[in-house]
Amino acid sequence: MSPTEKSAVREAVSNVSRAGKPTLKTIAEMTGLAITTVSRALGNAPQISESTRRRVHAVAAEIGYLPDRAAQRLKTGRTNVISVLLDPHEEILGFGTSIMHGLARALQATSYHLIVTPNFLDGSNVDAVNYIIRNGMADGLIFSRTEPFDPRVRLLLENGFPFVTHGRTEFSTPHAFVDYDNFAFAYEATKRLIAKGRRKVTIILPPRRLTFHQYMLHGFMTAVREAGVAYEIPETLDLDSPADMIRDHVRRRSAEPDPPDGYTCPGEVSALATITGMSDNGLTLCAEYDIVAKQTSRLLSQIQPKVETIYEDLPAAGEAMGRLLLRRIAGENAEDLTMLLGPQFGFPTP
Amino acid sequence: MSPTEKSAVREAVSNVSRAGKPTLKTIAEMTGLAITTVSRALGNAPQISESTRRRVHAVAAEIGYLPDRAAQRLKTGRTNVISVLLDPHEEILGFGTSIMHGLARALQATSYHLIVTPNFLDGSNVDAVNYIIRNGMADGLIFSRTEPFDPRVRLLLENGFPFVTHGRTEFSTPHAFVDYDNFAFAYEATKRLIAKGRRKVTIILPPRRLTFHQYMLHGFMTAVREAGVAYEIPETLDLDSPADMIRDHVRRRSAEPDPPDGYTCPGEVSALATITGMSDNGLTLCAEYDIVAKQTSRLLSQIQPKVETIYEDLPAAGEAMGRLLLRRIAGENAEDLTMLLGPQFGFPTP
DNA sequence: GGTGTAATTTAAAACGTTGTAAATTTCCGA
DNA sequence: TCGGAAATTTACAACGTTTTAAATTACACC
Repeated sequence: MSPTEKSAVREAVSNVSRAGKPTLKTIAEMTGLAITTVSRALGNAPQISESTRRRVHAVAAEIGYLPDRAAQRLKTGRTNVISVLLDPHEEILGFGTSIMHGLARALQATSYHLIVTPNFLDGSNVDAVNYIIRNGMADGLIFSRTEPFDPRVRLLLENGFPFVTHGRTEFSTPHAFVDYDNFAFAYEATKRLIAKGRRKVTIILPPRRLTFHQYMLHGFMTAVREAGVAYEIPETLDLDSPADMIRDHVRRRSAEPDPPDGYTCPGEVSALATITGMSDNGLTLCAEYDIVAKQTSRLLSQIQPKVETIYEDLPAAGEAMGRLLLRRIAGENAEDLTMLLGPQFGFPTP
Repeated sequence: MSPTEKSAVREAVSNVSRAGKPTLKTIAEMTGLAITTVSRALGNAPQISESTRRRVHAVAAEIGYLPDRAAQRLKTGRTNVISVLLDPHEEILGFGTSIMHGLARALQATSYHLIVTPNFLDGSNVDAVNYIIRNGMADGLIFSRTEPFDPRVRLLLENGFPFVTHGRTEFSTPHAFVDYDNFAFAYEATKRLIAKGRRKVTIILPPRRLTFHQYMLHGFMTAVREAGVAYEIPETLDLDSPADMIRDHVRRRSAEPDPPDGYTCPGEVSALATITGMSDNGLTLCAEYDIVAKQTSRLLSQIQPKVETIYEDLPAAGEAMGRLLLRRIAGENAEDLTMLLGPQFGFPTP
C-alpha cells in the first residue's frame, strides 16, 4: 500500500468514528476505483483483476467495511434472514432453544441471520406465516409441530415459499422436512418396559391433531401387540396438558384397580410429573413401576438418573433443518430435502 | 370512491398477485397523487388535507399496502428492530422465552420487530453487541445476567446505544434497567425457612461474577443474622452448575454430620435437584427439611406443590424492559428508566 | 381583479447496493 | 504501428422510502 493510500486509510478510519459507517463509496474514494468495481471486487466477480480484487479486500478489511443489509435487501429483494416460528408449547425445557442452537450452527458461516418470530402475540401461527410471506420478512421459514394437513404448510406451498418443517405432513405435494422417528421411539420404549417384566403399559400421547400422534400411537401399539401385553391409553390427557393434570391423573389412576406399571413418557415434563404422582401414592420408580422417557435436554437424566431415556437430538435436528433450508433456498428440489432422524442416528431418506 | 377508482383498485389488486407488492407508487398511480403526498398521508403528516389523508388510507387498506421495511431502514437509518441477546444459561425452563413473552406484548402495537440474537455461536456476548452496534442491526438491545462492570454495558454506554438490562451494574453512568429484588427474595425465603423451625439454612447462590450474587447473599445473611440461626454456603457450587452436581452435593452433604435442613433455591432446577438428592438419602420434603424456591414458571409448583415458592414474574419484567427501551429510544433520560420489581409487585424507583 | 399569505401538493435528491450496458484499457498478431 | 478481440473498469439506473425545497392551489382582503 502506497503512503498516500495509508493516509487515505487513516482519514477514512477517523471518518468512521466521526460520521458513520464506511460504504462502498468510502472504499471507492480511497482506492480511486468506481463504486461498481469495488462492489464486484468484494463479491469476487470473475471479471475483476486479481490485483484490484486483493487491494479492495485489503482496504475493506482495514476500515472494517460491512455491507449495509438494508441496501442489499432493497436492491436484491433477498433478506438474508431465516425465520423460526416459535410456538408457546415449545417454550418449556428449551425445546425451541435447542433447535435454535443447531440452526445457529448451520447458519454460522453463511450470511444468514436467524430471527425468531415468537407466536406469543394473540394471532394464530398462520397469520404469522402470512405476514412473513407477504412482507418478504425472510428468505425461508422453519417451524415444528406439524399437523397432517397443516394450514401453514398449505399456505407456504401455494406461495412457493422455501421452508422446512420439523415433522411430517400428509400433503401429496412434497416439502422439505426433518422428523424424529417417533414410531421407533415409542416401539423401542414400550419394548423396554415389557422386557423389564412390566405387565401393563401406558403412554402419554401428543395431542391428536399433530402428525406425530399417529406415529407414536402406532409404535406403541406395535410393541403391545407383538408382546400381547395389556395396555391403556388415557383419553383425557395429552403431552401438552399442564404438569399438574398429568400428575393428578397418574396419582388417581395408580390408586384404582389394575393400574399400569410401565410408562412411556415422550417428554421430560411428563416423566417428572409421573414420578411425582406415583411417589404421592408411595410407589417408587424401578420397584413398583418403570418409566422410559424421551430425553431432549440433559436435565431429566441429571435429576433423575433412574429414569431410562431414549435421546432425541434436537440440536442435530435444528442443524439439519438449517442445512436443508439453505439448499431449498438455493433452488434444490423439495422432495430431495427430507430427513428422518432415528433415536440413535440420522440418515437421509431416499 | 368513484367507479374509475374502483376499477383502478381491481387492476392494482390483480397486479399485486401477479407482479409484486404494492408500493407507494401503486397508490400514487391509483389516486392520481404524487408519491410524496401518499407517503405523507400515510404518515399522517399535518400539512395533508383531511380528505386526501382519508382517501389514501382507504386505498392503502384496500390493496393491503405495507411499507417496505428495507427501504424505510435504508432511508431513515432506523431498523425498527429490537434485539434480545440470549445466553445459553437462559435456555432451561424457558427463562428467555418468558421474558420474550413480555417483550412481545410490549412491542405488539408498535412497528418494532423482536429479533433474538442467540449467543449460541462460539463468540462472546460482547462480540455480538459490538456487531449489532457497528452494523446498526437494531435500534435497541436487551439482555440479562449483568456483571457489576459488565463489558457489554460499558460498550453500549460508550457508543450511546439504547439498551435495557435485566439486572443492575455498578457503573457511575446511569443506564436503563429492570431488576428483580433478589435481596427481598433471599431475605423473605430464608425467613420463611426459619419460621418453619429450621435450624440450619443454606442457599445455592448465582455465580459470583454476576451482580445479583451480591444482593442474594446480602438478603440471605441479613435473615440469618437477624434470627441468629446457623447457616452454610456451598463453595463449590452455584446456580449454573449442572443439575447432577447440585443433586450429588445435596446428597453427600445431607449424609454428613450437621447438615442444613432449610434450603433457599433461587431456581426451579436447583429445587428439583435438591429434592432428588435428599430423597436419595430417604429424607422427605416438609418432614426432615424444607425448601423455599424462586418460581419463574408454573412447572415447579405443578409438579411439586409441596415446595414453597416466591414468584418472579419474568413476563412482567420483559414487558417492562420493552416499554423502557421504547422510551429510551425516543430519547428519554436513562436515569429515569429504571425499575425494581418486588416479589409481589413492581414499582418504579425514584 | 389583483395581491399576499396560508394551505396543500409536488419534483428531485438521497440512502447504499447491484445489474445492465457501455466505455476504456490491455494485449496480441499482422 | 495499428486493428480488434479480450480483459477490465465504468456510468447510470433502479429498488421504495423520506426529506428538502420549491411549486401550485386556495383563500381572504383590499
